Amino acid sequence: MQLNNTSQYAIRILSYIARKQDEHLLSANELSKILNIPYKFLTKIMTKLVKAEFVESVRGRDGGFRLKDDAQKISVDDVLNLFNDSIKDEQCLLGIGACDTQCKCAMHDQWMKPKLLIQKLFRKSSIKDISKKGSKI
Amino acid sequence: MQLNNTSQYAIRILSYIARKQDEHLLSANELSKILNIPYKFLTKIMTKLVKAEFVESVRGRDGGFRLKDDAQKISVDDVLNLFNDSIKDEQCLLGIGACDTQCKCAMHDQWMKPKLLIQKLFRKSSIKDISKKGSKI
DNA sequence: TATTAATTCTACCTAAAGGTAGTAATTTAA
DNA sequence: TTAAATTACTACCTTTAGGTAGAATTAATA
Repeated sequence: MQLNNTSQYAIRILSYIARKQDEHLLSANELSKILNIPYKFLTKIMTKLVKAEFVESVRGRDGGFRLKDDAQKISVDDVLNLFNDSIKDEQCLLGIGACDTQCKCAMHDQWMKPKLLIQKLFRKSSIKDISKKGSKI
Repeated sequence: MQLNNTSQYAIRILSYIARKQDEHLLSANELSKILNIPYKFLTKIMTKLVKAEFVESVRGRDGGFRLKDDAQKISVDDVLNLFNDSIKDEQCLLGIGACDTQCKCAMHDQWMKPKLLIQKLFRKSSIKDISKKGSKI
């Protein structure tokens, strides 16, 4: 019951870029070292973030990454979606197909409240919100 | 962001046994067919449930499984723990080691509320609670 | 223009989750 | 006492997540 490794990395990467990008472009090398993410795995994730247009890349010497849009416009949920890690509306805690009010699994009712809270949290939290200083990276 | 397959199966199995066990012992064959869980995988899970003393088994012809203790005494969280799928107190949403009030990840504060709700849900829900009729199995 | 520091691409490797196969052991009942 | 129905055990297979390697491409600058 937790986020997968890749989406954890992705959120931390975007959050760090949002925090630092006014100072300079962020290279894969810097991101890898500071965030303690294996370099080659990080570049793989960066490629996905570029293709999804969350970040844009500048190639060549002195290149690096920056956010494509305003950090306020990217939600945590957007990122989780890219890595198939978002909580879908029809998600059933016990994995028995689609749960709804008519036909529910044994934990449907109790699960609704935390599920909605989490969905809301992910949807309302922007990369900007979580990039504020003063927290671990 | 969801329970792993094995713990979903385990909860459904225990819940079904709790619902039916007064009628007869439940064989792996019946459980597999009704719950739509691959037979060989199910027997593997049953072995763990037996070793963890959630259920006891009767071998030989006409054998099967029944709960070892009162279904009220087994919580969903107990089951999740067996399959390393419970949410630990120190669990950090972004996977940066231990998060606490002194040294937090960027989502620590917002994550606390849903996390506590889920922990409470898992800890307070007994197998008996979720075995009541009228829901999908 | 050559060097260097960067991203990108393709392909592969490893570990863990999920699932399968075959056989041994146990018990009941015909 | 033997056949059938059951759980238990050991070993393996498959898929996916996580991670690595190496070479190609790009662009700044000396």
